[in-house]
Amino acid sequence: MTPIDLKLGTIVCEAGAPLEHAYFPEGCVLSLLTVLENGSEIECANIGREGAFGLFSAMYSRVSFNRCTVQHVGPMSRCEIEPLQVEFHKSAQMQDLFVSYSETLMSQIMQTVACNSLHSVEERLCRWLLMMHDRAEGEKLTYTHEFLARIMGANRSSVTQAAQSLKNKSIISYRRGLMQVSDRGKLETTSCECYAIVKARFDAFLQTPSTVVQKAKSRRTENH
Amino acid sequence: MTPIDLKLGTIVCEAGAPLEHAYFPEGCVLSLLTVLENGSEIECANIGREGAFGLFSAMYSRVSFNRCTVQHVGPMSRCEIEPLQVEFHKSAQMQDLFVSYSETLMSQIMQTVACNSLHSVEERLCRWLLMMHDRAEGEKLTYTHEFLARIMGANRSSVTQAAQSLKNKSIISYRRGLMQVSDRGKLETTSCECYAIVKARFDAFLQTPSTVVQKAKSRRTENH
DNA sequence: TGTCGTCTGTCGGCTAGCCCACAGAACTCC
DNA sequence: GGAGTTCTGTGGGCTAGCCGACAGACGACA
Repeated sequence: MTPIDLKLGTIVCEAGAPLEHAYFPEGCVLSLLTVLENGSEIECANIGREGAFGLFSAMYSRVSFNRCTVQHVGPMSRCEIEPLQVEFHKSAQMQDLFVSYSETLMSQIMQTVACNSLHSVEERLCRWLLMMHDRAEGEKLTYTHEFLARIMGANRSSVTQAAQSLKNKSIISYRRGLMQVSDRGKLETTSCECYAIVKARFDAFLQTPSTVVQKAKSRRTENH
Repeated sequence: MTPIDLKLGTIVCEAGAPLEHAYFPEGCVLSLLTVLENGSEIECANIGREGAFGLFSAMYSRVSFNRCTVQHVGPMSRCEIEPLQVEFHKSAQMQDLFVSYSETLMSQIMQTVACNSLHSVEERLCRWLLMMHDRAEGEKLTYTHEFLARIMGANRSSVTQAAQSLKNKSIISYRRGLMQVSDRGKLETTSCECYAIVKARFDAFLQTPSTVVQKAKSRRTENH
């Protein structure tokens, strides 16, 4: 594991580019984006200290189908994929962790499919701010409306309107390139359901890995 | 592996319900849906003979986060999850397959995030028809506009308009509850890019499993 | 302190798609 | 062949959000 320090907005891996490492955020937040032919991009999931980027992509195809960027600066390590792969094949615990993380990450992405299709820009902005508020741990969120619009797949002026609406309700405050949550409770009630659902699944994932591994072990011994 | 015969529209597993089996379509098509609080549902991915449902969900949490329904009738088998799990821990080949299938399925879902957010109903209808046309292998597609609207997260009258537009261009024909592709080529050019991208990834996945396993094997022996 | 680049506020026009409703057509079942 | 159900066609009203544009405000930098 080598520490790696990347700036805000850095492209960790471009869509379609080769990938030789897996990245483990330890305080930073990565963003997984789908890039379309016309150049627009849209966020599908983000990855904080609970997860990793490159586990799936790097393992066999050695290519990332999606762009991955740094969305919040913080400590992060990376590791070459070969040794990880060797460990993966040796360790039942890693296999179990891998499967349950796959499941959780996939459920986040599937929730995003529904959210982006069916919820309003204001609701989605709340959800996004909550996710980042959790992961940035009170630090300031240095994002422009332009940036938010890009990753939410929305129009910049729609984002400005949503932000104004939240500011008028005293839920957030912001100025040029900076947003701050002032009323976390109200932010949660104004957000769509998607935040709470995904949060609960990640909490469950984080609480249970050892249990999962235990259960898996005992199940294996029963079966032999 | 036990053959199982389910009718069109059957809910294989409800969102949040316990899951004791993995399902392997051998001609049928399953649909993975996210269900929201207000009852609306939206398709995130579909699974044909190339894949399986329940690999992730059943393996540890024993709960499916998403609804899974039968979207096209055909042969399918299922298998209890315990023996599958035991095999998974024993076989490096299964682990490799699992990882590369995870990656491919996840990329389908991530493409859908972008597609649903940024492409028109008509483009998305084309994409969906192409996917089903591939998997139903020439059989008739017995779907109502109402049904399509639900799973696409669109309005029924919007779907009707899109279908009319395609009919006027002689790309498809349809009547009450039945759709047929008349001009596959034009359907592909009228569709958004998402169909071709996802198709290419699944083709790559299907062509390479043995190669993948070989590479993985040789890499392991090198490392020991 | 002035300059300059970037970000936000706002406007107007516009369109896709939502929502509801109803009529007529098609199919099913008796 | 008739009755009843379900599906499609179509209408109108409406809204969210797109799109482009521009001015003013902010902040960085010299």
